[in-house]
Amino acid sequence: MSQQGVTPQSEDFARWYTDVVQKADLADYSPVRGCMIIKPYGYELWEGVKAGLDRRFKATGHQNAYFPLFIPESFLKREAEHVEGFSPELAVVTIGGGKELEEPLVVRPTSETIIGWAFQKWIQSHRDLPLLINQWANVVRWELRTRLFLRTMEFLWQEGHTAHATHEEAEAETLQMLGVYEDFAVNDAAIPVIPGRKSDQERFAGAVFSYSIEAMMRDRKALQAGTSHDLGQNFARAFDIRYTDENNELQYCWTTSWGLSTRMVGAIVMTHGDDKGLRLPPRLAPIQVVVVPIYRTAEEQGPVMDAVNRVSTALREAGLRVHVDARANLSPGFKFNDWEMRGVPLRVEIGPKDVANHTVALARRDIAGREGKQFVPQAGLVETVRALLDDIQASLLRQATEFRDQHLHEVRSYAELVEVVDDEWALAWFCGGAACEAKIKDETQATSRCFPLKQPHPGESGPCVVCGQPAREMAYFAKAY
RNA sequence: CGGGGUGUGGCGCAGUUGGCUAGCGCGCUGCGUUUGGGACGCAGAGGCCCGCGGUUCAAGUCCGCGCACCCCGACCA
Repeated sequence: MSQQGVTPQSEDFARWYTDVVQKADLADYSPVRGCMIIKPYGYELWEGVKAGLDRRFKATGHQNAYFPLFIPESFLKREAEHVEGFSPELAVVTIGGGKELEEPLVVRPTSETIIGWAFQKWIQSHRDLPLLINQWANVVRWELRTRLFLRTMEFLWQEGHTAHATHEEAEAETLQMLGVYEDFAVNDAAIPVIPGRKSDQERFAGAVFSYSIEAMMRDRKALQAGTSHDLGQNFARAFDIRYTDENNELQYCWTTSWGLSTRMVGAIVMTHGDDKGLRLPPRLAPIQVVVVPIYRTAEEQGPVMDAVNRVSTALREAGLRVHVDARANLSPGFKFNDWEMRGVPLRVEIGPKDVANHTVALARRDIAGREGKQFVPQAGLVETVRALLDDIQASLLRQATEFRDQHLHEVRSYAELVEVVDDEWALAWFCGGAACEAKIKDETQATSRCFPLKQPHPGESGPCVVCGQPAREMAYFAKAY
């Protein structure tokens, strides 16, 4: 009978994900392989992400700008490691206006080079620093295996690019923005993340140090949800970004870049979702409260709709995002399931009994079944709903944190690591060497996720879990998206 | 790029040893009855059976060649 549900997570997590993304109307496939259409409901979720980040970027002194989609091919080649990293996944325009171009144009896979070129023009003196720029844009990377939101050939993101007078300032910026991502993920998206430094193998092409926030999905795989890079002077030297210091001497700038993409939408889906579908954190949910009217007869309809309108207006005026589901041809039961699948945090039901009793029924999405349902007075509903939404936000973060902590294990031997990493995350002493990392990857498919900034045993050291050489830091290992 | 699979109304599928007007479920349209956890009746609409070429009295079905997509192994926010 019920063919409208999604494949249960326990049965097939990958299918659950594609089911829920499509059935909840977040996104659709496109006629171009590997690209996606972001539907209004999915785009509103992304707009929530944008708003939360943009506010934080402005608060830390950054300004938005826009740089071109097309980048001269030669720009990419100026930074050796950068080209090498990106050339396999570039889309290149060779014909324009029916004529072969003198120099091919690369469709940006990221904008360090073209922004570096602009920075070189804009910066002359230490008085021009720091230069703190962000852009919201689409980028293209030619991917073979794609999945909606997680990896598509074209995706939306923001990329911050900054230039500083000293390495200390650039480092501080890199870590500050990692902190901004962490704050957003934890407080707005209710996703507990681990901020850390990437190993050399996992570093961004052209960076000195890369940092990331790592999140655990419900299938226990890791997802890099945002990255921040200390670019040293690599791009400053490649693009001649120099300034005159207080002593009238020419110095190369120190630059950073940091990005977070529509992948975050996938992270939200896979962190909170359950067998019934999405569960969206109230701060980001496009619809925070859905109101479902219930009535039998035309006589009941009038009073019920009056109450529905009164309640929904009051909630809207309180600044909440409210939707009234007045679809006449569908039963309430269908609507309950439909909105649960779409992840709306709180449902208000209003029927004849509620009209008579001056109550409404409230059902919270984070607690399944009858336990999540309660009848409350219409008087003071705005406050009740506000408090509940806060509680749901906190509850989702708590559930996700508990889930993650259950599946994190500190390991002392390679054998233990191999066993843990098959299905969970391992924390181990790690020298960071390429050979050690390659061995783990070959034998387990897991990679190092990061050296957490908050080390579990600060000041101590231990033998690398692979080679046994002394290691000063521990790293997380897991299979990753 | 190597191995496996699938192409039939919007979606999911069936279609016998080739045979008559190509079916089923969901969805869609109209009307009526319904509505507190996935309602029902009646009447409708919707198909170049992936493409091309063959075999045959006859092809969704058999043969050949393409094309597309999906799943699994090397790189990536």
